[in-house]
Amino acid sequence: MSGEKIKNMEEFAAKCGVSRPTVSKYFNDPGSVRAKTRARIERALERFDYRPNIYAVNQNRRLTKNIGIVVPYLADPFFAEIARFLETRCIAAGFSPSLFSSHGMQHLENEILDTLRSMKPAGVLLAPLGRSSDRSVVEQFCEDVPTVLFDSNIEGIGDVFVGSDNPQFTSMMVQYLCRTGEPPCFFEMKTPPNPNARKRRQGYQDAMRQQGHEPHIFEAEGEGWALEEVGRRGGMQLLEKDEMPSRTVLCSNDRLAIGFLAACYEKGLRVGIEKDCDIRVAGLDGHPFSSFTCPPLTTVSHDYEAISERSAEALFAMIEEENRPASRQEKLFDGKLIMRSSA
Amino acid sequence: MSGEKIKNMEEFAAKCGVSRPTVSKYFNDPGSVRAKTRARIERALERFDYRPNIYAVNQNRRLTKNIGIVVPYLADPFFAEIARFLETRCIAAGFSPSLFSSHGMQHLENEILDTLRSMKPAGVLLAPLGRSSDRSVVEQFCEDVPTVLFDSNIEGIGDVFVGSDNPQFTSMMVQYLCRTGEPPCFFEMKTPPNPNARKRRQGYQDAMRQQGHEPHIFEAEGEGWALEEVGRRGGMQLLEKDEMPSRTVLCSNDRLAIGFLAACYEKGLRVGIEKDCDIRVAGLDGHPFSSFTCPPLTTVSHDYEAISERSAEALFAMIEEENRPASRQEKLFDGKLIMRSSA
DNA sequence: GTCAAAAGTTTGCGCGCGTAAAAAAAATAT
DNA sequence: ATATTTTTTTTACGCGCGCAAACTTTTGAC
Repeated sequence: MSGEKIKNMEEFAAKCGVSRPTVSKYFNDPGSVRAKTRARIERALERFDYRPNIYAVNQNRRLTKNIGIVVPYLADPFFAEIARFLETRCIAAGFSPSLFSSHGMQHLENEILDTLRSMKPAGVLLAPLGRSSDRSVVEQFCEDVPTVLFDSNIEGIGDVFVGSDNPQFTSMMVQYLCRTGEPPCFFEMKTPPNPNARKRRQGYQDAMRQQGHEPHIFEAEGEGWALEEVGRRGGMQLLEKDEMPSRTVLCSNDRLAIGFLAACYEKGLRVGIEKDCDIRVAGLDGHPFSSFTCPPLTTVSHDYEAISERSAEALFAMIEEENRPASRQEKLFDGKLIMRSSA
Repeated sequence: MSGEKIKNMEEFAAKCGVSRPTVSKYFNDPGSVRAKTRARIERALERFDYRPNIYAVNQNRRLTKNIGIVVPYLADPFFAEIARFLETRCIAAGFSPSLFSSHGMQHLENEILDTLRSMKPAGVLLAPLGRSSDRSVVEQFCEDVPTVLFDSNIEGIGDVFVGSDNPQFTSMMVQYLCRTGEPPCFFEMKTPPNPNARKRRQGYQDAMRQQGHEPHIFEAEGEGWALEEVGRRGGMQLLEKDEMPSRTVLCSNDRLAIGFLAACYEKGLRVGIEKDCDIRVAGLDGHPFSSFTCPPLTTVSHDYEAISERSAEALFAMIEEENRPASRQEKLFDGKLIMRSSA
């Protein structure tokens, strides 16, 4: 590596012994230049480590190679995990991902979309806030920029939606719980930040009735994304009232369940599937920490890899074809039942 | 909001009825134009919602308004939380933060620093991988770009380091554990990804000897950032051998402790400070989930806000003064003891 | 060796804005 | 009203590269 500093592509092209436009071609697609030329450039690249000015590049390209990744709440390991997958896929495909978190706030989501629009990205992978999204803003954005929605569906918005089949999640879990014990009651937030919650609740009700049982739903108070805390508080109230028709609780998601487990512990209840236990608790999501709770949490896990894989592929396809699908496409993945000792 | 699309600053300036350079001045500092002119521009801004092309802007500015935020592992809620603070501070100060995660991998950290360098950021807030960082790469980067290191210190690198006083953490916890029961043994990873671990271990040894006790250290096998799993596995081994000289365990960090708690549960041990418990377990970090473990985890918490606040302020100062501090500055914050029922 | 196709080069324009210098206009002071 | 300061406008150049058109060279097949 030489110490010399290369100012621009002109200078670098001179070092290579090729013309600037050829170097430009190389950076846009190394395969588009002859092998000998490529070798020359790459040898020079090792000696001088030059990188095209990203601002100059993006200013002139009709479409940048940027991809926006937006999640509603990055401090949730679930989204952190998905974001990691997506980032990796984008890089592998030769794009430059930019990661954003709305931190659960509408005005931040709006700002992010604004920033993103001005970045002229090739496409965007967006997990919207959902219930607290500004629908018209998201809608307008999706019209302007090729966008794949994931995790949270907003009906009619975006070209593609990729997510999990929430009714399948609850149905599978209800069946399992009934089969191995008693029918569960359902524990959820009264005003959940995520729209999947509604579908899970509906799925629970349907599954229960199908099995010939009466559904029972308990709603915890609380706003925002501090789901564990909401679960703990709500759990305490629920356990204190002691009017549960069933000693089996299906929580709307794992983070609520983690809070609920904390409440059970505080109340001195033994949680688990075994005979000598007081209560069974199950969650939904396959949260990264669900295997380290005490007891380990029985849950239905998202197919993280499939969701991120499919989201990325769908976006790449849209970008390559340079036009949006005629009709909105939805792809839902089944979850996998993970039986642990909590239920 | 008019439907008309503004192409560039020229057009927008025409709509305002002022010249383009004046509009440019406005965007660089709204206070630098006369009140009347500012009003004109802002009125037009409401009607046309124009935004300067970020690529064109950054190409010509000597220094961009971008700030890079790099963390070693975003799926760790600790870093997600810090990143959230930092992002907010940057935005409030008028900068554009870009968030990156090294995902625990050296080659990714190197790539990120490369990308960052080409973004010509005003400054960077960097929590390096630490033990697995490529020292020379990080060092070179810090020479090129104003950088504040946080969380993980790499001796002699960066203009400023902001972090926690690890010896104070362990010392405070050791004192507490001794005072309220028996002297703890120390549970850590044999090859921790984070350099803070070494200081904590040293702090443990010093504190124990100062209290007149012999330190006992147990090292769990395992590589990488799956700390809970390492803690669980190592915990199982430790508990099975049953050669612990003390029934009080201080874990090197909360994530290890969460894994250790899982191991205790699996072994049927009652964890807690109370008389009828089998074992006491404490952690270090104040992990966001530490209050939802069963039992809730006694720990020493980082002063998240102070660390992020100070990191951001230090960077902003460097940026404004346009020159680096003569000597490397270090600022360490004390942790806060959080007494819960696990120890 | 000839020739068409593929790859590379040259030339030159344009992107949208920062920025500097000089001139003009407006605000403030005298 | 005049002089002075501050603000704005005009003019002009440059940033680093994408991109297109026309031209030249190389490649590989016959």
